[in-house]
Amino acid sequence: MACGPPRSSTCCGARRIRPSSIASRAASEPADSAARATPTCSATVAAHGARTIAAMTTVRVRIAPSPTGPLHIGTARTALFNYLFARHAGGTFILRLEDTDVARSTPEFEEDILEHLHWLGLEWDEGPAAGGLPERGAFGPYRQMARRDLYRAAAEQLLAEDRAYPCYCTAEELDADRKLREEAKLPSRYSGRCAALTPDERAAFAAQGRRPAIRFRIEPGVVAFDDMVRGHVEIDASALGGDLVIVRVDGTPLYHFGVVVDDAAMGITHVIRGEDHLSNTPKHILLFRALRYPVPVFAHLPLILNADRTKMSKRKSQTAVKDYIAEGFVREALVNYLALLGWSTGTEEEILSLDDLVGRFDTAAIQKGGAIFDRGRLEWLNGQWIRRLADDDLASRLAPFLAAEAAAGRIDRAPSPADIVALLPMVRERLPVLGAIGELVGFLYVDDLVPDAALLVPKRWDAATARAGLAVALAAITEAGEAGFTKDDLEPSLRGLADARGWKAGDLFMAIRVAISGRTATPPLFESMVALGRARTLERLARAVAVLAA
RNA sequence: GCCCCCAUCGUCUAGAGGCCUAGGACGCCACCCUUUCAAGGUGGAGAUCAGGGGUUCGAAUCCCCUUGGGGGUACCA
Repeated sequence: MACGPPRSSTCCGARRIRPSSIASRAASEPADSAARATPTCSATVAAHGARTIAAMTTVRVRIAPSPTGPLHIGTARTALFNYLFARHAGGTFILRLEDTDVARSTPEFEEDILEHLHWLGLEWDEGPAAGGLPERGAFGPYRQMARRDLYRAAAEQLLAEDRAYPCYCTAEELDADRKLREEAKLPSRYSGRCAALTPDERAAFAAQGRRPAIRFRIEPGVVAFDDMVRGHVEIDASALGGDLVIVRVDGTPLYHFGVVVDDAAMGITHVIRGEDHLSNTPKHILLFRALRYPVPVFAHLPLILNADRTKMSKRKSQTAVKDYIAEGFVREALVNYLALLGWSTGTEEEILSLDDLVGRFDTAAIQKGGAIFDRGRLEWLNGQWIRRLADDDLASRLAPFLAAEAAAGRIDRAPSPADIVALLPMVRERLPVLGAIGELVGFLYVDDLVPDAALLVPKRWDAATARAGLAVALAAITEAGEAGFTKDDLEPSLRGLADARGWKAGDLFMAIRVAISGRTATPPLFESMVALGRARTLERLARAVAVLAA
């Protein structure tokens, strides 16, 4: 990450802050000072003066998914950006599971997330035990539910310093408060009912058997920070909704609390996440400060949007990575597409591998506005990547889709690996997704094919002509024998047949195409016939003649 | 409601005050290639840079306002 043009930012008035310089500040400065959260022009000096420090400070970033659903396209994109940032900087990419929503978290979702991040090639340097592999990293455990002691200690510290207090309000009371403020058209905010309870009052609640949640005191003031994507952001603490619950009655931490305790404990230097967290960032900064932790640098990524420009959701879009995999999108295309959603190289390159992306990644070029997920463009990229894969690689990726076709009964048998490789020249350019393979070549692997009589008759022909055409083709192929049954012999022979009778070759070919495949759109005809085999080709031609005779 | 963020072809984007008559890609249309379908090639339509004010000799680019959109506002993450 060199200083200076073309893509590095300036300091004062710049919307982008050099990540490495801030990294050194965040990681090396002791807690406290408001200046830490609001780097100003003095950062220029720090930035240049601290280059050696910045160079020595290892970037540590994380992806912190919540196992409350399968891996989401948005989570994958955030993971990718963190991965690219870490790898580009020679830093560490960490995976942490935020499983404190006990009601919605499941081991199955956890597995889905891990498996598919791995599938995308986003290997983490530190993370939980998974898939039979042991936990990696010196900052574990990497599951929040296994880190409860840390949250408890942090909460106790805040309690002891009166930065937080026990709150005995019930859900009903809170709901009633909320409703009241809503009706009065007031901004929602905690009433502060428990903020100034005396020890006696607390004891009284406890005696009633009421157990408290813990609330963090939001002190008045303006919280400011310099976002790597958005520049300087200021939010008045009065807009934060009042004192914040950080620990539930059941003792589990809430997101805003766990994320801060863990990011600090894990030495996270840069928090790269979706823009949906931007408004909550002041809460995190206030907690970092109250706990005397260094504040990391933030980068809020633009959201991925549904077609109607709302935040991409399961309701309106296909969001599970596994569903894209099931359709036959390849990892290279998904990674390539996701990287270019909200970021660009500044060049006209479009086809980029994960390694290419690592080399070119630069947070200064991250887009600020949200981006609609464009499936058409993804498909185009997928086709590009499919065309670039090596034969064996593509064949082995295709195999499961063919096996699935067989399992579903759409074909009677799946081709061997060698057969699939042989198919490649005629299918490679016809696959927007791997899952299209069944439609494309399925006719080669069905035993009983009866073509539709109407399809057998080309537009310019009538049924009698079609029948005659197929019959002469059948005769010619029979006569040519096994030796003449090659792509190069078949074409001139059949073309000659058509010419001799004054038919358009294309019409004859179409009739044959439908006869052998049942379809009007197929891979190239003569290659298809060879793939089908002479015996079955003849059999199907005979069958078609019979169909037209009926 | 309140707070925050955002704004260049339908979509993803290039653009760092003169290289902009706004470039590329996807999609769309036409033509070429061609046995169908693709792929590929060539060309085309498509953005008064959301609108209005400034600043400047000069603004897509800087500032302000308006409008529009989005996000946040939980004992969800």
